[in-house]
Amino acid sequence: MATMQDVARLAQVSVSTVSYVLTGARPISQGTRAKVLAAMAQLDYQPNAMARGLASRRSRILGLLLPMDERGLGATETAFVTGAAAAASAVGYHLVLSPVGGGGDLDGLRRLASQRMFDGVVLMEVQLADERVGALQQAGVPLVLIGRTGDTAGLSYVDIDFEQTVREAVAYLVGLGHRQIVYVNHSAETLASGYGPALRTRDAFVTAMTGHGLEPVMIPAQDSAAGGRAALAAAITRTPGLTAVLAMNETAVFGILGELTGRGLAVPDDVSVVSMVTSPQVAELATPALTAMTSPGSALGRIAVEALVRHLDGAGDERHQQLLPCALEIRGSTAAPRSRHPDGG
Amino acid sequence: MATMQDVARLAQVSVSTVSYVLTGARPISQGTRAKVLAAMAQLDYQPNAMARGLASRRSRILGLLLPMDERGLGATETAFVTGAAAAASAVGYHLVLSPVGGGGDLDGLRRLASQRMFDGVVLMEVQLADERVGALQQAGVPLVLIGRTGDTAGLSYVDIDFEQTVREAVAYLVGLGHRQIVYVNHSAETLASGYGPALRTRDAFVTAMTGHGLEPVMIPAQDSAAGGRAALAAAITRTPGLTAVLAMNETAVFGILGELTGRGLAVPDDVSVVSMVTSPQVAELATPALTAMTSPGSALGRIAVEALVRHLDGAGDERHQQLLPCALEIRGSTAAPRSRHPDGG
DNA sequence: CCGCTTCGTCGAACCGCTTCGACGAGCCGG
DNA sequence: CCGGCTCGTCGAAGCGGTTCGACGAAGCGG
Repeated sequence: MATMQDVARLAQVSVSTVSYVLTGARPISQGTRAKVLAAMAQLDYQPNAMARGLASRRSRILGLLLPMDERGLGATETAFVTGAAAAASAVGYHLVLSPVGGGGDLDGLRRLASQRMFDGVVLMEVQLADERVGALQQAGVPLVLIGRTGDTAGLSYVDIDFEQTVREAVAYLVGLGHRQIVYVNHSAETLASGYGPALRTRDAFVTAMTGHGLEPVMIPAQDSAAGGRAALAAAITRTPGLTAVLAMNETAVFGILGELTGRGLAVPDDVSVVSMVTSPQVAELATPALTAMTSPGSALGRIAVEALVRHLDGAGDERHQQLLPCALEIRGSTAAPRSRHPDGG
Repeated sequence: MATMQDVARLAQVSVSTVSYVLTGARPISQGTRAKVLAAMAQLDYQPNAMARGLASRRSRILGLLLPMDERGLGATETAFVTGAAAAASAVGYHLVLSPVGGGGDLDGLRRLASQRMFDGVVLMEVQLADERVGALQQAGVPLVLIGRTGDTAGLSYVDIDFEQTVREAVAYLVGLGHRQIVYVNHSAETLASGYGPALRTRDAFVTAMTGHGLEPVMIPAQDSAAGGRAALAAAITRTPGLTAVLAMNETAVFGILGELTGRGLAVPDDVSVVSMVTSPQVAELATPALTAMTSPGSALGRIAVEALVRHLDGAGDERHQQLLPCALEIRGSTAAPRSRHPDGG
């Protein structure tokens, strides 16, 4: 492991000159620069990350904080992570995957923040009221959220535009002629815990349906195929004439499809299904392939990291607040309802 | 940000004493220790990670190197990652997610290794002949593989026991009475690239089938639902009387199910399907739920990190080589073949 | 009672890099 | 021709810890 000293000695300059060649913090003449670069090449020199971090007080490490419960990450979250990692790598930063206990581990978070290992952090799975945000801000760590709290004043975040996504999905189904549309959300517990996407889409669904003069029916579902089956059963009991299901639950939607088939209801001829915030890969797994609101996926992670790095590198303290809608991708799980005219007769 | 100096001053001891209290490298008396701990608590002291890393030449950061191509991580890989992250966190290490270009980025790898940011690395998606292994070893970075190369001499690795997994899967199907079993593998390109799991399972399938006196038929498939459909079509052409499919392709298996249904073949009554190296979550998504060889998932990631940390903390240079089989979990996609007796009569 | 460990603590030398102040050398305008 | 700049470089002081050698005090066997 060659050090800067070695390079300086070989190039017959001082260490500070070598440092300036590397960082560009001060002008260096052509000739000197060439000598230094040659010496570096000859010694196969690589700057020591720790030393650089200590001296410059910039670790060039970003933290990606995500609660990791028992059942791991869904496809959507995984896309956030990979997008963030790729973006960080592209701008010369490292990305640490830091599993933080969802709940009471605030102290652990504070400790982490105080170790000054992270120049900044991306916080995932944000609740509407999330005490982690305050703790992090208080610790003085630059912060970008994927998702957002209820009050976003002074915060940087990237999130899915749930309102618009729901509006488009409902408009699409209504346009096909559907009138009895049931919304299958995450579980009641998830809703109660203040999980933003579940709550925002719930409200947006009410607004959208009411706007079309239709009755909004929402059914919660556990995040599992079995949960989807149960939810569909509940939905049919509640709304026997339903012709379309809008599902905000990547996992449950497969159970919904199964239960539909099991009851002799054809998709899409008897019942149409639209899956919200879903990746193409997952949508293609279903039979028929799911018409879905395609999640921005890795783009969210990428944008979050880019915003964070811009904040760190630039002196700016401007906030980055951005919402990305999901794009409607029509596949085989939707059609006009069988028993009505498309215009709703 | 309080420093060690501040703590030492408040506790009226020297910095080295504070350091010894923290690291336990030398004995400290009860009284002194108490004074120091009190001072730390009062100042809310947290050691600076960079400084500690520089002085001790141990960053307490592990790298998780994985090629990240366009389509992101599958459920199995995601489980590795989360398992590794949780394990690292549990033993006081950080885990950096480092996307390394699959192919020619060896120089980038070497550079990364020379920066001394990682105390050790876990390498994922290992090929049978993987030049990254040599590069890393040469750079002197402690290394554990998830997966393994062809020659594992002197290497530490954790991998799935593909041979046993295939043997069990085949034995199970044969036991049910199946005789015409087709193996759907990853794509031909993947096989050609030397991807270990694809090659090992291929060979194991041949061995297992031959051992039962049956003809081994393998069909490659793209990693997509469409690839699965195409593969099933090819399989039926090749083996019109097939009664069971063994699939080593989490994504394609959904296409296989779809195509089967599309052709009026019932699962499991007409054709049984077993999915290899599959997580319960994914298996439950299918209709019917997939009988699967359940992948060890996060356990692999955890074991890899634990082995690596043991190697780093202990002085030992013993190798850790471990194979974990997938466990057969019977769900709804398998049954005895319709047209024959269970004993194959 | 003496010399020798062992225990607990201190001071100082790093670890490898960044950054600040200083300074000689050219260059400019007046 | 001179004062004052800017340019390019150097030396040294950190950054915040770890670790080694030293050293006084206490404990011990002979």
